[in-house]
Amino acid sequence: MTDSCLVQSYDRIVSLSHAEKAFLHSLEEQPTDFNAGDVIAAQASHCDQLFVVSQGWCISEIADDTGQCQIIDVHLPGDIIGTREVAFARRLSTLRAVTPTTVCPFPRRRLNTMFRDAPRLSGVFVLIAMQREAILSERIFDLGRRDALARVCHFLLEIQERLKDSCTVDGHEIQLPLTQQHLADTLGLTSVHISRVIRRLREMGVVDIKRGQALILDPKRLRVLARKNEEYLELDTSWIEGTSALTVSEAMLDGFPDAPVAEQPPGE
Amino acid sequence: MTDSCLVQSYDRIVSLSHAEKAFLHSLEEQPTDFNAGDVIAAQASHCDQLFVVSQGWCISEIADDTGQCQIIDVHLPGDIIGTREVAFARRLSTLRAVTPTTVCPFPRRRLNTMFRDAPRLSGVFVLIAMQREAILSERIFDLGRRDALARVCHFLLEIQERLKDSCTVDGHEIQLPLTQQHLADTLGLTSVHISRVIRRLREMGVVDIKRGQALILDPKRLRVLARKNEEYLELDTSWIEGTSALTVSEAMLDGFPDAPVAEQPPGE
DNA sequence: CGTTGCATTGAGGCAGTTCAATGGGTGTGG
DNA sequence: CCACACCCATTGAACTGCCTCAATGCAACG
Repeated sequence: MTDSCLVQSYDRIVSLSHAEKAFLHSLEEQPTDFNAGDVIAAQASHCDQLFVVSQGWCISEIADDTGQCQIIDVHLPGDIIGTREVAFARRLSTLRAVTPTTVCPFPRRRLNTMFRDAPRLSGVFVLIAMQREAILSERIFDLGRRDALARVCHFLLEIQERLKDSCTVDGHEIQLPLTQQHLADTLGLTSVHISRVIRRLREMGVVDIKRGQALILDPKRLRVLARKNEEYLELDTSWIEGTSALTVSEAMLDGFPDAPVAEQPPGE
Repeated sequence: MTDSCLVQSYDRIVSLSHAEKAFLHSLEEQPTDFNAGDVIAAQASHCDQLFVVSQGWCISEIADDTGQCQIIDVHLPGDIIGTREVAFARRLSTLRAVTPTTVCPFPRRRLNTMFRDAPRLSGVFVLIAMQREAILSERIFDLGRRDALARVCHFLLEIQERLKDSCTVDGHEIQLPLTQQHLADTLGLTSVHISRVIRRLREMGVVDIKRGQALILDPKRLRVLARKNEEYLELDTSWIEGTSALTVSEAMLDGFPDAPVAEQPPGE
């Protein structure tokens, strides 16, 4: 069995033991497919589940009664989503597929297993959550203090960075299956204005943004326009420690007797 | 010893054992005082510490090279701050005291102790982190899709809610030690415009916002103006489980031999 | 009693919105 | 294979919410 995006992204942070991989794999046992545009989980609905994104792009969006829509977060393969909701009884946001998507739901109670038996995974889970919090913080800076041009540029760089973490990314080409409306709803603008900004960026010879992909023509200029001020954001995982000699207990895989333990190669 | 804000806020979520309280107390052993306006930890500086706020208000702000400033988060007593930074080598934001403040720094390595020995606290830690993520998400909706009037109203309601969790709050009076510049930097506006909005709210008889406190005159109207769409956000802590019969081990209090274990009353 | 920091108010400007029309690509059914 | 529908992107014109700049007020404090 090849490792999933989820396992890969955790493994990149701390080298995972056999048992830890088995636990993560056990979260991806219920793959479910959705079409582009489908609602995976609706705002205000009862939430007891988290999801692992196996394939495709999803978004979390918040809408109010006037129909105003704001995209809070874009989710790529390997992300665990719905974490924002674990604290609450009902969903704060709608989870929606942007492309054809495969997600794997799992009940939030399973996190207890992780907290109890896999302290190192708890650490990585928190670390990734905090990385996401940092991204949200940058988005807040964006919305509060950057103009439209900088927001678009900055968003492209963010996506490029994140794609590097989750999949392959060709140097100057960024896959971008979002419509201009999606971009507008993410960046707090209107699609009309997004269109004008994109035109300007094309005329300036900085990036060529099309539906489906963005072509970076002048990376250096793009960074300047984005007013990116967090170059120093290298991940620091050095402080995470814990027993890596975790054994696979029954308890750890409770409710998932078919967890792919047996299919794992013996060594690491 | 009376319980600190931190212990109280955790204890409200799950009823804490003796040992769990001892661990939380051990995070508050190095109280340090700051004056209003002091930088507690500077953006881009090396970060290996988290802080518990014991008294006073602090903010996290991000600035860029042009001097633009955006406040990401307001921190009240009982909050653990700096969590956003645990994933990184350098700080994303500046931590600054708004009022005279007492904070207690502790090294992030101590979190490993929690992950290893206190799974239930790990759960609550994550739960509180996700609650904070929900607040950031609401702020993103604010900045992206609400006008200045709604932002101010919404912010007041958020603070009122959070003060209820951390301290006492008189029904129609909210303590608010922020300047109009702080409000502007939080809500992505200018202080000039904040001043106009506040005047309008006063003339409308909705709230009277002064330096130091806000007086809510018409709570119902305030909610309408805030376009608050998350009434359903009750906390749900039911899924958190774990061994509450945790014992106090040496390891758990490592480096803090004087943890107030002995001072705790025996029973719960 | 001047200084300092914050709040208030006015006048003018602009980034981004709203409304509305047009174009272009893609899939579908006749 | 064409015709139609649909969705998305593009463009223009007029408008507006908020900003910028700048002056004034006002309270606290040494």
